[in-house]
Amino acid sequence: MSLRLYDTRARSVRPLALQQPGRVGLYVCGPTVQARPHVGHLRSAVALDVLHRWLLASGLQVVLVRNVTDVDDKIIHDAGHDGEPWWALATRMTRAFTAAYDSVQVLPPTAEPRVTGSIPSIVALVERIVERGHAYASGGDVYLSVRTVKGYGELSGQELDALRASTRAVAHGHTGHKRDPLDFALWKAAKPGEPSWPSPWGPGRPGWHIECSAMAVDHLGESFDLHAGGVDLVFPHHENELAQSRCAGHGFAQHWLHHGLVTVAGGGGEKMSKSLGNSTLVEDVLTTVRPQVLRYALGAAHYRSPLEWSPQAVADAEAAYGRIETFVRNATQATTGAPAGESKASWDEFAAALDDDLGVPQALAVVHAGVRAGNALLAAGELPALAATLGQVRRMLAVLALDPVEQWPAGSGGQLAPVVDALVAIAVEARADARARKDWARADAVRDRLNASGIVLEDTMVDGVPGVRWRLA
RNA sequence: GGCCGGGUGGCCGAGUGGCUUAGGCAAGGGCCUGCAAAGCCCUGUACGCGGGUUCGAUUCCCGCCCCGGCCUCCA
Repeated sequence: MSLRLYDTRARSVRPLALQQPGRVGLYVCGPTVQARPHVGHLRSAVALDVLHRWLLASGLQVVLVRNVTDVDDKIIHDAGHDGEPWWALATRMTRAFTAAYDSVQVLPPTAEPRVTGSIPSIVALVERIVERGHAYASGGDVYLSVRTVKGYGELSGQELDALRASTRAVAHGHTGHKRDPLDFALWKAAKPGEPSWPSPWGPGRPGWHIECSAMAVDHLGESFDLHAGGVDLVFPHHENELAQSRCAGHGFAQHWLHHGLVTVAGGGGEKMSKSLGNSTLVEDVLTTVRPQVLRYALGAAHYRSPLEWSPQAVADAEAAYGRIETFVRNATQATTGAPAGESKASWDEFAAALDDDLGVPQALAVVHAGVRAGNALLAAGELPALAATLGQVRRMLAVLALDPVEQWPAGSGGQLAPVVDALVAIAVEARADARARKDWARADAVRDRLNASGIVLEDTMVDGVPGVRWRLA
């Protein structure tokens, strides 16, 4: 295991240590299914999908758990407007998230537990924390006693007394009484009309953080390798998850990874967020942007960097990815049946870049270097070397889920391709005759007519031998 | 106010105590082409400001300015 990742708790890049050799347990904080996914949610999924795929490519067995928070204050609040029950809203939005993930080739998790399906585990975990003296019941609520937790704040670098000084740290809206304003709810008593489950403290539902502590341990064990999510979750969510899990006697996550957020161009760089009213929905983007280009746009930056979303960012991605697609298309056509020689693209450099805290930008630089070298080989007619280079470039692209051949095959019409090929060949012959007579007007007319039909002709010169290839515009 | 993270060439975006100082886009020049398309080559010498350490700092340290995240729901 040569992968090194930034660990939020250590505040440095350190090797990802595995509890069981060859197997990695990874927990990802999934969405609260309250509204349809926006670009920021998808950036999260894409960044972590690259991690997932790189772990797989490294030969590991990956157990990826990504939860769905399908009951919480906002879902309850937002549902009911059109008579839609909260659980119907949650189900509808869960499907919207799944569709968004699928649209950009995010691999599914190994398990996708829902809060509503994990209530017994959650209740048992809260009981355990109470028994161990770190939580107390009050008015049907159960609160974690933060002052009893050794090392509280070490994940996010917070100091208890500094938090206490903040006037905004005092939560509200609870029915019970907190002994300390910093204490947070593990279990919330149901108010009239709210969904609830029976518990030793009366009917209620889980507090915000407890579900992840329960579901992670359910699937990955009391101590597991890696926990990931957005930087906006570091405090209080992950800090509290860690605190309550320790109170239960669990080792919990050994490594914490947080990715940057999507910011909005023109918004002063502020993050994209539903509550800020500046979000761009995935489904809207996909009406004008190809999904593979969206994937490139969201995945090309380093995962810890903020990512500015703008029309320019999409255009940049289209240009950069288009260059890759052009190479793969041209090289694939040219090397059909060619023996493989020596690659000019370096898998080792690519792997080293990803091993170093998922250095996708450097890895893409290696891909682009391979594309440039490949294009030169294509022009020189060095087909064996080109075939090998193409193979390596595609192997790299596959890790990023950007291989134009396997992962993003050209849409419909696949069966028609040979037919079109034959028809275009007739036109190409006619144009070749005209060119032989130096009848440029006639030759250009043929090309223009094909162009009008959406077919672009490109003359080639491979090692002194002229040829013609075509593609759809 | 506190805690994190960041300010790199026209734009996006890596990285580094000095070495041939990523990559993409855009720009200029050249090559190839009847023209075009695609492609190849070359060019641009950047690291917020002020100190300090050092033979040498964009890279380390200190201060300052600016931006973002978190401290309230959030990927």
